[in-house]
Amino acid sequence: MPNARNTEAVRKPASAARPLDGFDRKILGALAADADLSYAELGQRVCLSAPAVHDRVKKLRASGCLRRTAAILDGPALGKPLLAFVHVDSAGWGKTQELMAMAELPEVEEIHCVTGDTCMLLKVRCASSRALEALLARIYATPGVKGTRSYVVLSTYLERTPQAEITESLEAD
Amino acid sequence: MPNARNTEAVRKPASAARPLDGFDRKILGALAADADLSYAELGQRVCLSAPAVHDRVKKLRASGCLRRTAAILDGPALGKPLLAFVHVDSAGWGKTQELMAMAELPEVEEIHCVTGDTCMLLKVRCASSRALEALLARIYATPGVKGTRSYVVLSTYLERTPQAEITESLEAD
DNA sequence: TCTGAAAATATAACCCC
DNA sequence: GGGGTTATATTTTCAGA
Repeated sequence: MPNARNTEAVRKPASAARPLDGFDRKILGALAADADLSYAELGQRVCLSAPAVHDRVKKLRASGCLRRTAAILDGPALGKPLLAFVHVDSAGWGKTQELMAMAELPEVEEIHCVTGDTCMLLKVRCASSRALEALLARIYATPGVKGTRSYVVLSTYLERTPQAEITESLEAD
Repeated sequence: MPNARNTEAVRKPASAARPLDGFDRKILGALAADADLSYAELGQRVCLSAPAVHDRVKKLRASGCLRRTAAILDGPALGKPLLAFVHVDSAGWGKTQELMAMAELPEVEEIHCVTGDTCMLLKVRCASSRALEALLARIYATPGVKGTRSYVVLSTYLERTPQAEITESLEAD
């Protein structure tokens, strides 16, 4: 499913909530599992012609449902076998500023602001426990950070990207 | 970067830790950001010919560094605006069995077994708070589950797949 | 690893429902 | 509006060196 560039899929309002039908959902499901499918193969799976699925994919891109397509790399094979979730407690709500600079570090994969007994939640993937220690030291050095709690992953049973449901999803609240 | 099928990239030992050079890392970095790049474009970026990068990508697939390529879907656009992390405490270590059945639910994106004051960590994406409630009810109904703590994401500042570092990574512990 | 040619693919144009 | 068929332009991909 190559080359969005040639297809000039420019960004649209994105909130223009395109209603997804069964075809769209099947297409998204298939591409979420394997973005290398050719339009011919994709068309066969969802019972549509290649140009038809091509057109739909283009629209799904424009509407924002299909954000991009990415190569999924293997952490351990890349030399980063240590996955961890780090809860960060900060005085006040220093959500912006220096903590956002962590986004530049390749070890940091996710940064969320959450409810609950903590403020920030980070997903990080490191080469070693020493590398994690260095990362935590850097977090602690950030002004406003009161403390952290780390949850080191022992084994991962499931790790995937957002899924498109085949059936219509229940209406949102 | 289409069609791994035609390239017969069958699974190899994967622990055969292929040493990645600068070219490999740049290729992986580019493909992690956009898997739709043509080999010609990719080659230009890393200063290699198209067949050369093609060959490297094939080897990176075979070695397990490049696991697959996926369409990254947008949760909110798909009708699932509610992201949350759920900590699950269980009596003993009921890591297997019924909890693994949660992997079938499209709302559940990640299941990890972690160290710290909790046993399991789930990343879930739901349509509404009601849907999250239903999910939690299901978790509670699982034998051995003592309790859960949920961290609802208010805003996400970074969310990406594992990154390949441009520079050689420090040796593992 | 590069150069050039082959086969397969994406994609546009057009017609139909 | 959306889908199908044909035709063209890229692209992948296999030779060869």
